[in-house]
Amino acid sequence: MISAEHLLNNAIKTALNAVYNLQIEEISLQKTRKEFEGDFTLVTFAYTRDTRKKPEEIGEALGAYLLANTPEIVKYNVVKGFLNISLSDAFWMLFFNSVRSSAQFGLKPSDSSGKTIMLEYSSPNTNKPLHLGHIRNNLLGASVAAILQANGHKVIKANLVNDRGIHICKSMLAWQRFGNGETPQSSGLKGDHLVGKYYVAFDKAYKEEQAQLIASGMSKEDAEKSAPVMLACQELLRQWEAGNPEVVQLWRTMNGWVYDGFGVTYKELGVSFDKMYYESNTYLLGKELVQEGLAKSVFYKKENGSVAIDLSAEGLDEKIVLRSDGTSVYITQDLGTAIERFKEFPELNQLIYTVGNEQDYHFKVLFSILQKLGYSWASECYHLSYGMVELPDGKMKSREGTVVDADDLIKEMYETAFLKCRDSEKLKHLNEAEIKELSKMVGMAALKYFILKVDPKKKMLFDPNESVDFDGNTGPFIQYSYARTRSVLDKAGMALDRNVSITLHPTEKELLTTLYSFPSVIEESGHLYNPAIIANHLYDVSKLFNRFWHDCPILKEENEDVKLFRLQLVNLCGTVIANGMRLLGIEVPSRM
RNA sequence: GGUCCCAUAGCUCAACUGGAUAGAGCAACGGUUUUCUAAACCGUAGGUCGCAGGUUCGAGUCCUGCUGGGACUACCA
Repeated sequence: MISAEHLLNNAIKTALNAVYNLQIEEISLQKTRKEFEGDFTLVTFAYTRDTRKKPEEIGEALGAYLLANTPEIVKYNVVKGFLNISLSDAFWMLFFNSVRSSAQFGLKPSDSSGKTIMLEYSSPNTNKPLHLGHIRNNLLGASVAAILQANGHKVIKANLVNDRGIHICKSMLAWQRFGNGETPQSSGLKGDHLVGKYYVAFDKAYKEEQAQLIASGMSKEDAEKSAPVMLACQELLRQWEAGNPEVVQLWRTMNGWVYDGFGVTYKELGVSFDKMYYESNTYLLGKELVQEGLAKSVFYKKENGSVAIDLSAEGLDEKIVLRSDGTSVYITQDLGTAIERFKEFPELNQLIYTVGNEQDYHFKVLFSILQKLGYSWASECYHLSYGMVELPDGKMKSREGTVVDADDLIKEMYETAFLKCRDSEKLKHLNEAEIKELSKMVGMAALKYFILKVDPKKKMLFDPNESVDFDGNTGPFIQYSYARTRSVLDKAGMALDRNVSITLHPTEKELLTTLYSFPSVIEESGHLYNPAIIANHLYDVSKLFNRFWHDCPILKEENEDVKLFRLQLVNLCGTVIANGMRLLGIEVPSRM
């Protein structure tokens, strides 16, 4: 069937032509605000210049023409420069009947018209456990991947693990010195937490040595450079790079602990990856590229032998891409891995990096260099930049211990949800295992929705002293709405596959028109890489559904057609909520 | 010093990308259950959209300046 927007677009174009002899390409329509009567609104201010008429006059003239010539339009009203147009219930019923039994409503199957997109997210360091900032990264990446798939694209979810470097050696060194052979098994600690403990231990020892050196008259800078543990740590990194078997073995063992730990957290968060990359394999990439760049005169050699690029024309600075000793810097390997990925997947159309906005500058530089090197796909690289999660007293800092640990937070969410489920009268008939399963679903929904409902670009605040809500604009509220849909449909126990056409109650109409826009909401959220748009829409749907529940009796309704329609409407609400929540990575329960 | 981001109700967030009287939730106060799930619904109260200009039919949204906060600006990763 033809969409409402398309129908109105054509009708309004024709009307403008007929009444004012105007040819307009783009008509901008918006949903009518709920204080006014109507479904869609045309802003007529835009045409005052061309027609030399007053906005009210244009509204009246267009409205009258549309009413006379478009059967689907049954009413209009003009308020100042706004022409509010109402479509017939018959039109809405036609739309409703065309989608009401589609379980895939709003989701596009992946087909040849879709792109192939690699989306990188998570990308943890293997020296400490995950915290709330990583949770935002993981939830955002997983959700955007699902949303892009729902828009018909093929998505390769990639995780580039930062598994080598000086920071990893810090944990290793501290474990060698203070560990006494401690393992996850012997300590009962989750692997990533055990390794994190030694990362902190290193920092403590390092700080103590610095303090001693400063006390003996050394400058702060020199103390940082010459503290024995730091020197030992750098030696450990050299040994690793030289392939010293003992060091490599320790590195393997400790990273293994961390992967086991991360695996547990990833599972709780419900995130997964199609492709794992490890920096230990990729950190040397990009060196040949430097030669290529020199040959193309994109890079230049400085007097001291280092290689750089001048980006001052783009408002960026000079950037070193190779040190004077011939070793690469971080951006060198980023350049290398990007190129490697397009080689590995020739069908790749787009490469998305889910990384915090503190690296905005880095990605500007990276993409700019790729562009200058002449890679045509450089313009298809995108930095999915998100804001930091802040605590009431500022940013989280691992070293200062001001972090909200991911595992602790998840556990806390489960516990809060468990108490709520256990105390609920409605859930008395469930056994312990069922309550636990439901608590996990609800607790995780509260956490995920809390994170994803905020525009990714914006920084967000988390107060550890205030628990995440379960009432109001929350994940559990939307889950509850879904459980209500299941409950009434189960009780009704009747077949829904008959088309009816009824006169709509205002609440039914509002709910129906909101459900109508679900597919375009998914498109928009995909276009903007923004799950919050879906989250907010699901909240609107749920809120309206609950008002409908209150205003419109379903099983008690005596008119069979109306009753059937209401059940079908409930069913479509359930579909929209379930499909939308899946895109946020949130499961929906059939009872709660 | 330079570049970029942010500032909306007591708190956490919206505002369909320039449209109508800036909306929700939490917290506060009041009401709704012999009727499909009260994790719900309805109501009251709460605003100089950081400040000052500008652009135009129209600005929370765009441009300039200012104030306040943050990030980045390594031959670190």
